[in-house]
Amino acid sequence: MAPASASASSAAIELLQSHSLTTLVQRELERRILAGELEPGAKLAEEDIASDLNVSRGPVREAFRALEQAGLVRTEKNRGVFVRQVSVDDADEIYEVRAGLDELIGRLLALRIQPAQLAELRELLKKMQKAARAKSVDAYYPLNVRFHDRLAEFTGNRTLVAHYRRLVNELHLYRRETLARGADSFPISTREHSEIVDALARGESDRAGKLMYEHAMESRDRLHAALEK
Amino acid sequence: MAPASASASSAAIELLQSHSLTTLVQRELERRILAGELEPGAKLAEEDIASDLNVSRGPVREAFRALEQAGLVRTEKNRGVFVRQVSVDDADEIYEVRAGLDELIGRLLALRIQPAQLAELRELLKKMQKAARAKSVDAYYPLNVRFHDRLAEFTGNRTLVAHYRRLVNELHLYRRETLARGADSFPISTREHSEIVDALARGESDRAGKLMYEHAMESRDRLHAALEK
DNA sequence: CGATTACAGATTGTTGACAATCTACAAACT
DNA sequence: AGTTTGTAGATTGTCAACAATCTGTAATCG
Repeated sequence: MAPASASASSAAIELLQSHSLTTLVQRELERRILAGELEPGAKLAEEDIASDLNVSRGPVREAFRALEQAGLVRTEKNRGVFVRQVSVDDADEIYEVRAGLDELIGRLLALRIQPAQLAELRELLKKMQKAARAKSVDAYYPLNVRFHDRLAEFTGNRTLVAHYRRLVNELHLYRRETLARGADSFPISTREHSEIVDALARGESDRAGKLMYEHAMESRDRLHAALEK
Repeated sequence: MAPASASASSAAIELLQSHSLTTLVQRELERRILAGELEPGAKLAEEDIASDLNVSRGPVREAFRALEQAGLVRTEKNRGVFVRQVSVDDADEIYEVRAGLDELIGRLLALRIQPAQLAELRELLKKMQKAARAKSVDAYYPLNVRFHDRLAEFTGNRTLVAHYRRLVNELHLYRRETLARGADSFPISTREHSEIVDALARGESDRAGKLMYEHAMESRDRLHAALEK
């Protein structure tokens, strides 16, 4: 068998071996929640989802338990499961923890970052500046998410990445809820991003950490300020 | 109906309303894993657990999905679920994140701590010093866990507490695995604990954070050193 | 005699059915 | 008329059976 075909079928085998229906349902629901197709507070009826995805209720219920533990849904016994609603107070808590992790990311990364990684970050910065000049929030937002996600990944600490992503997901839920109320400000943080990358490049551990902590707290303040309006 | 009886039955109602079999199975398995009754790497057979707890396989499988997301078990499709094994590298990652959260806890708490909370911490310190003088690890260890857990709780940030506890649970799993290999050192950290409480009492935010960060990293080094032997 | 294949038993993945609970609407009562 | 009670429908919680996959053993082949 040709190598290409061999790797393709081995990928298919891998898929079947690792992905149960529960996993696929979980992933799809997570996608729909984060994409906003399922809004905060929306009820997830087992039967509806099961028939929609052409599976029985068992895998759906198992996916619910995983999503609950991941903080994306809330379960009321005998009532159903609902997309989690993140209150302002909840968001404050989450931002506080995220700022702590961001500081850690900055400190660790300044000691470990590789030239190729720095290049990728600078590449992202360019695209973000371009989107900022064009005042295109739709282009800027995903780049910003990616920028911060790469920072976390570059630490090489998978535990850190997992905890960081969970917080970002929960905040995404908050943003999703406030978005409906028309409150959203354009993030004018390209300057801060550049300073962070510069500190990382110079290996200034404490400074990079401090910059990232402050950046996270300011992004919290910006969202709150936007809500006041 | 008498108040006492009323509150007792309302508690029973509360229990039935909030706790499904899945929840109870999840809690029991978590207890057994953290207590070491189920050792890292041990296989959890659905049928065995189901018949042991007098429930069917459904709730057991749902509990598995929650425990998996909580990082306590690992699932291999068509093979079964196993108590998670935390490697030295994993533990290093976890300690790194925990140190970051501990620093955050110290910084936040120094700004918010209440007199009654300080009193409770000092009370715990006394008991720990007594256990240390008696060289009783069995008495010291749970007090140490409780001390740090209370520090997290006193921040009033439930998100922070949740993430902190998850890390502690995972480290508990690591400790459990190394324990079998006879490597464990007596924690001689009463001095550091006192300094932390003093910094909190004086409201020295940055110093409390730094002390807690270093305390976490040293406790990592202690465990590693014990493993070398 | 060692390696491979075929089979049987056991375990997990999935499904559909039954029991318990909740929700909504209508009838009865004050 | 408004409130309460009762009932029917729908939804969730639990269970048991079926299908698919894996593991270990024995028979077969080189």
